[in-house]
Amino acid sequence: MTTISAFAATAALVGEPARAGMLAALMDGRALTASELAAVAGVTAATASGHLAQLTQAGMLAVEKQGRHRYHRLASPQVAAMLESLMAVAGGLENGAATRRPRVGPRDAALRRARTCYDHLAGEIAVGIADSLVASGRLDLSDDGAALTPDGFAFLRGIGMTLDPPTGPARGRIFCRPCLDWSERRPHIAGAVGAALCRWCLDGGWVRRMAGTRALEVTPKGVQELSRHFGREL
Amino acid sequence: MTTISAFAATAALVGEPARAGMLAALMDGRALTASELAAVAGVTAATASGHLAQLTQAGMLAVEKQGRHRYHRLASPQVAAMLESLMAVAGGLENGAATRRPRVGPRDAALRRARTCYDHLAGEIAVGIADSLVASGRLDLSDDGAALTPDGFAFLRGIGMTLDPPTGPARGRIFCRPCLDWSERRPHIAGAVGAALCRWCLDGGWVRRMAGTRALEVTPKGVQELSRHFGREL
DNA sequence: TGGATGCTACGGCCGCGCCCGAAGCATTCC
DNA sequence: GGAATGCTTCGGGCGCGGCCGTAGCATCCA
Repeated sequence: MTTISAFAATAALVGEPARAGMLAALMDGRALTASELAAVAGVTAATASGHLAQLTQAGMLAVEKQGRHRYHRLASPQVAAMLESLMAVAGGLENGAATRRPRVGPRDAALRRARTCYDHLAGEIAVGIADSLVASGRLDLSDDGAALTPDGFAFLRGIGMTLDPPTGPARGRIFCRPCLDWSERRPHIAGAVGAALCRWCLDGGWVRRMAGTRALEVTPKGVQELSRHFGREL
Repeated sequence: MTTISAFAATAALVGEPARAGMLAALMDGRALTASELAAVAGVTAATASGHLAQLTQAGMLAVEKQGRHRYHRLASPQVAAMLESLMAVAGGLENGAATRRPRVGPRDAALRRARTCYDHLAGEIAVGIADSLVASGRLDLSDDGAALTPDGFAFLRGIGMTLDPPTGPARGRIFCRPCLDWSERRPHIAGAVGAALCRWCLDGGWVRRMAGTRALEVTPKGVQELSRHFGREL
């Protein structure tokens, strides 16, 4: 059956350390040049070029040429979601029974604290925000789905977030997607609401991207603002 | 970074034709013996045994030994969701711009019509049911999430489906998960509601599993019942 | 108790695909 | 114009990992 070979080919494309490294690096949602990706993957430009061609041809990456640079980014949220679910399964194993304690370097600590996950937030911070919204009746959350209550919608708008009103048949609610946090093993908020939340944090200067990693740094102002809106346990 | 290598290893495990074939076969949610899996993958028992050991060790499969047989099944809905998202991405490419028409064998036609997708229904039938529920205001559906309305909950119970009442903070609604149908390229219903729907169809005898494939056959009685409840375009 | 059958462990073969260096094209800067 | 930078294509080397046959261990059926 032809569909199975496409299935295997897709997974194989991701299951190669160099390519996996590139894809993981692109999971922060930004576009990177071929040379930057070569560096993160630890291969030469020649090798990276081949890998990037394959990923692009397979429709996982989109390329934009700008001068003598070529910027590569994930082709769609769908691809990001696929990578995310792979990470969740991979993370599950690692924390599983038989395996040894995960490495705990300083960089890993920052990653567990706060990071981007494609277009939304992840890590302790993100899980904490979701918990706070659930506790105050502003978010409904289950394994299968999540939605802002009308209350939650008003609240997030009130603190300055840009959110489109709910459209279509889902009147009164605005759906978002739960995303299993691979370090916390509990869901945080993804989808349109998650993306808006992330933009709000970055635009307001509550968090800042750290160089060379997906980790985020929470600014002093951010600590203040976030604990004001979402409770002090952040 | 250690988490990247786990990520790549997980994908690599899936990205090998024989293992991919086994996993795809298990996507119908049932448990199969090692020999059956060897057959579907087209390898000898010895080879299959090695693959199955790897998948089990990685936590993707759960094994249950019964007499001299060993039954293998997907370890969790999370693993199924991961495979599903890979299929969605793989399917997207295949229907993509540059590629040639997908193979249209008789078996593929049956698969497109109706099949199981882990624990729920997929194919034209499943997409049609979802459309019908949305049109009658019984289901809210978006890219980010889905939920039965109170109306929809009552309706499905009314036609004999077994559904747990909504729990937790999501009062009045019961979440389900949208799942992108790889043949129709539109969402159908997954999650707890999808599983209940699938059980209802099987238990009532509206659909029947076909031997050696994930395809489902709609019985004459099923045609009648389904079009009565969900409209004649099914 | 002997002989099926289902599955697993071991050894050796072989091929796919990753990797790099070098050379070639495009673009930008001086 | 020439030189530097970013990226791609080509050819050849080599190692990892899948495959099978055989042998060995469990389990079930006479």
